Amino acid sequence: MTIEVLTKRADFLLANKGLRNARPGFVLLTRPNQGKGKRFGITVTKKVGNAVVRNRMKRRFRELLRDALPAEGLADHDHVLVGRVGGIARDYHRMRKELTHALAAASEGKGDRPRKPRKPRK
RNA sequence: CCAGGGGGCCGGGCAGCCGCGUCCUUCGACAGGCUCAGGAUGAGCGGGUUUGAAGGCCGAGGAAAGUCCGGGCUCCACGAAGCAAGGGUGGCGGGUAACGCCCGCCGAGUGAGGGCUUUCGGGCCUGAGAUCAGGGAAAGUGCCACAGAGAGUAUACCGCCGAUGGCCCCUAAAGGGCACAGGCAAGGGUGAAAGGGUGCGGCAAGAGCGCACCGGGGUUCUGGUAACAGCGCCCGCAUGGCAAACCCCACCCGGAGCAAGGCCAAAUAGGGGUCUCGCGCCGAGAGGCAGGAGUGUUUCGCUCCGAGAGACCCGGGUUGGCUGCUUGAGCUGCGGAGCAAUCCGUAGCCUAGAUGAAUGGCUGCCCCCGCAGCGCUGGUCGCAAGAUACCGGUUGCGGGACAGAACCCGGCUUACAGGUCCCCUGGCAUC
RNA sequence: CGGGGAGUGGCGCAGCCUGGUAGCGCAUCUGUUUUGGGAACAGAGGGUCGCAGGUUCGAAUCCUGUCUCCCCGA
Repeated sequence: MTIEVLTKRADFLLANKGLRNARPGFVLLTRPNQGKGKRFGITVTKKVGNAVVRNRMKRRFRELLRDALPAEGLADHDHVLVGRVGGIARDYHRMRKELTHALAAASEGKGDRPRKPRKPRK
């Protein structure tokens, strides 16, 4: 079974309305997607660092998801990892365990307080 | 060997497990297509925005960065040249596809260091290197605040003089005084800058007024492709600074950018407008007539057809794919020309093409650096306890920069741990 | 890829084109007034002009490089 990659901006915006599980290195967003299979996406903003730092973080996240999703991922859900500054130098194996716990929490329906929709500033 | 300065090159290596991307090979699956045969359907050809497996090759940088210049390439516009506007560049020569880049030379100020001298404040000479937006200021316009008498047609506040003329004193004459006329620009003072500098002469006092040297301007000749340099001669020489103020001179520049541009698929309207060309006949056109087809109640009537194509614009739809896309002012070696930048010849090589964007994740060993009441140990020092600036081994922990191709090149600029090589100047030691 | 704009006291802005004195409003502090506060009035303090070079006698201003932020077009 193949795992698809999210490419549309709209998918990311929808995932933002799902469950949030924050860890020191990342934020995991999960949301059911009406039977489209396991999908994942990665968001690393410019605030995290320059291009080298951002690319390296995305590669490490891909490696994490490649290892974790087949066994621990939620079926028919979109998974989005959002990079945080703490994830730059964090140990890989430690983040791997944190991802396991975050996925377990998400499968039980637990999550952090959902973020308020951002108001358009005048 | 050390110190200072300048420049070039490299910018971690090896291995294991798991993984990513392009391309190639092999074996498969599958949609649509064509041909043949045909009852369902089958066989063959050929093939891909589909897809699986195995194997193989290759896979970020010196700045890939900033996007500051110059090109290639593509489309658009346009007779050429020139002019105008706007922008850019600016010593000379060379290199280059081109440049605001590079090399060499010239000039300017600067100047590590060295030598000589000294009244120890300094003075003189030499001078590697780096730096320079380095055309024009007697083409013109403008500006130079404050201070100052005067700031660009120079000026006269303090000051100096007052020879000559004037007035006064004393007079035989000589002389003395005043600072009125007038002369001067040396000194003081202001300033960033005061209309060449130093010295001697000269003078009433002064002044390029005269002379010597330095500086400056002009010019003959010589050397050099040239910028320019040198020698001689002439001019006593008012004619600052700013052009990164306007400007003048010389030279250069059409515009947009790979989301350029081309092709395919899908999708909606089977849209509207303008213009051009065309149409069997008429008409600017709408349309009418001829003609054709169908039909019926058949000398006639009804319906339909009876010319479209191209360009641009508006509206609507699409946010998919292929191509451009990596062989190029290419890289490496050798030989040659040149002081050099660079060029020429020759042999070999093919060396990233992603697109929510590949080139990674984890680990071990080696290398370099730092830290460990000297951690342990051998030197070293100390009688010893011990000490540890220095040298060697070893253990543990930590660290190894700046930074990610996006059409492609040539530069510039900026960031950068560490390593390595070369050149220049000087010092010390040895031969 | 292309284009435009901004950076000046704590905050919001002038000054820049045409170079010599950095100014305005709000805020802060002090005083007067008031029983006290507010308001009003009078006065005071506070600025590396984003950073680094250069041109100039002199730079917030001119030139070059650089950093950060914002906006627009394809």
